[in-house]
Amino acid sequence: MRIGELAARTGVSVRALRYYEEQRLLVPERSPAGQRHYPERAVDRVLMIQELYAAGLTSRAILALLPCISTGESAPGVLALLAAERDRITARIGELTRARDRLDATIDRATTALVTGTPCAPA
Amino acid sequence: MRIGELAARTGVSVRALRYYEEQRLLVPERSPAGQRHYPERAVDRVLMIQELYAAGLTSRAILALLPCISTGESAPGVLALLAAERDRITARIGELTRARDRLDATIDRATTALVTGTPCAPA
DNA sequence: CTAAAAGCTCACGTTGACGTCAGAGGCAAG
DNA sequence: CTTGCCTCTGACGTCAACGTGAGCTTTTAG
Repeated sequence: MRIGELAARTGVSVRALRYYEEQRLLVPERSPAGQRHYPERAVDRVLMIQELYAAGLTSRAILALLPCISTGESAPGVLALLAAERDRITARIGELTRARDRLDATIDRATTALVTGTPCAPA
Repeated sequence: MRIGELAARTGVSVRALRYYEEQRLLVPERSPAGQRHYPERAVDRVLMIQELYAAGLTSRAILALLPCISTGESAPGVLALLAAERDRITARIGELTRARDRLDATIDRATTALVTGTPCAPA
């Protein structure tokens, strides 16, 4: 399929797909006239890339991990990379959870203040 | 205290502290010669700001939330903002958790592949 | 065959939270 | 007094993942 269809089917922009190619995350075939042609599996690959981006990985990290993820195989160094990224994500989840708990506490206090009629002077 | 000490005690850069002032997150007093002077409570405030940044909030959001958080009081609109940010964080945690689970599965498969001696051809 | 729609390649713009450098001034110690 | 560290104010640089527009070619629909 061509780039427009892939974009439509994955929900990412045409520009993003070209950017992925620039980063060598997704290198399509070319028609004689120079147009990009993607195989069906490109759809899943794009979705995977999006998920990894959403997890906060950089293009470089994704580039290192993609062959491993798509084939289920691994070079030793890549396995360590995978584990490192997973640990980073776990740590990040912890950060976010703590921040959310703090926000929750603040919301509770603020709600209580409202109910008890405590005045407020917003900045 | 002056800016250098606050930076050392909070672990953020001098540049970052000046940036916080630019964003009106932390506005210090000035000595007659123009040097910034921070009170003790600035330490906690900086740590709080860092935590909110780490949670993915923007300067604008933090600016809106800080008076509420530090005083425990709230304007009605701010309460909604707080809830919205909390929901954003919760959604983000979900994303990260899914991505991590996928990475875990990949790690398992890769480890198994290693153990069973499946060959690997990294890109 | 023609015109619209889709693709192509540069290449600069954007956003956020700072980093970094330049040049000048303040401040306690010897 | 001067040495040396800290601080000041601009103001430009950075990085990542694209957005956006120009100007041109390819493909498709009628």
